Amino acid sequence: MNISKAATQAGLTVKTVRYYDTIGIVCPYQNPQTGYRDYSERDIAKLQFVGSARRFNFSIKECRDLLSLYEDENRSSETVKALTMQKISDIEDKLAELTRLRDKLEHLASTCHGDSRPDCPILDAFSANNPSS
Amino acid sequence: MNISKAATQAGLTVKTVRYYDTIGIVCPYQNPQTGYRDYSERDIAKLQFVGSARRFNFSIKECRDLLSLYEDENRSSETVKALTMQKISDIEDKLAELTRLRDKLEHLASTCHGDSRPDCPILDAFSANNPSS
DNA sequence: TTAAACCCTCTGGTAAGGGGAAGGTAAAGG
DNA sequence: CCTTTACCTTCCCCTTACCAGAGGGTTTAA
Repeated sequence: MNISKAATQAGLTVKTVRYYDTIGIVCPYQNPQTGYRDYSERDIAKLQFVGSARRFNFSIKECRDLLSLYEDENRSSETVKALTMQKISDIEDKLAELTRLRDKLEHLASTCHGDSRPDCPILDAFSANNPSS
Repeated sequence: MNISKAATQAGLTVKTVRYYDTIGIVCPYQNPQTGYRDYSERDIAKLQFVGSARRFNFSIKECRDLLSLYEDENRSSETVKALTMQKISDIEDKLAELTRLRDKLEHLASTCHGDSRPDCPILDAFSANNPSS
């Protein structure tokens, strides 16, 4: 299968699929005469797998780890679950951080009258001396 | 004031402060003999301002816009408020996306027994044919 | 046969700096 | 006054996960 069909099947762009080859994630057979890549069904499955994991916010490095587990017939599910639980924890940290951020900005916006007068509590807050505020 | 003291005052690293000079955010006087940067009180205030805005998740581009508003004595607060409301909206989109992601992963983790048996619903979900799932 | 629609590699770019090398300068101690 | 140490400078490469486009070869359909 050529690269554009492989990309379509996996829900990725051609550029991305080619990139995954260059970094050694999914390396298909490559015709030595034309240089064209030829993706097998197994390659497609791996592309879909990586695509899904990426959509679940796993990094390329983590995808690499997951992929080796995916390909290992003797793998245990505890490793995968641990990786997933860690990822959930990461996401929750990020959620908490973003929530705090939104609340601060909302507070600032609510105290800003938003008209044409020059004084503005938002800019005042940004220019406060204390970096932690 | 030398760059390391300026950085400390603003709660930034020296690398970051130097970077802000090279991209034209805060450009201090630079001694033509030694090449040493010399930060004025006004420069420090600008660094603190940009540092705060960055901590509020504003991009460098947005910081540039905010900074020109900050420096403009005749600015109106409506522009600043609009920028802030947009930023709040961006953050809320991100919150929703991350929440969906966490829920999906939690669902997967809850159905995974996490022992040494080789079958694993998480990997199964990642290898599903449907990229939208 | 030829033109469109593919494919390839290679270079350079993105955001926002971090790391470290090579070399000049300033401040403090003896 | 001299030396050591702590700073400062520029320069270049590294990071993540690709995207854009140039220049050129190949395949396919009319």
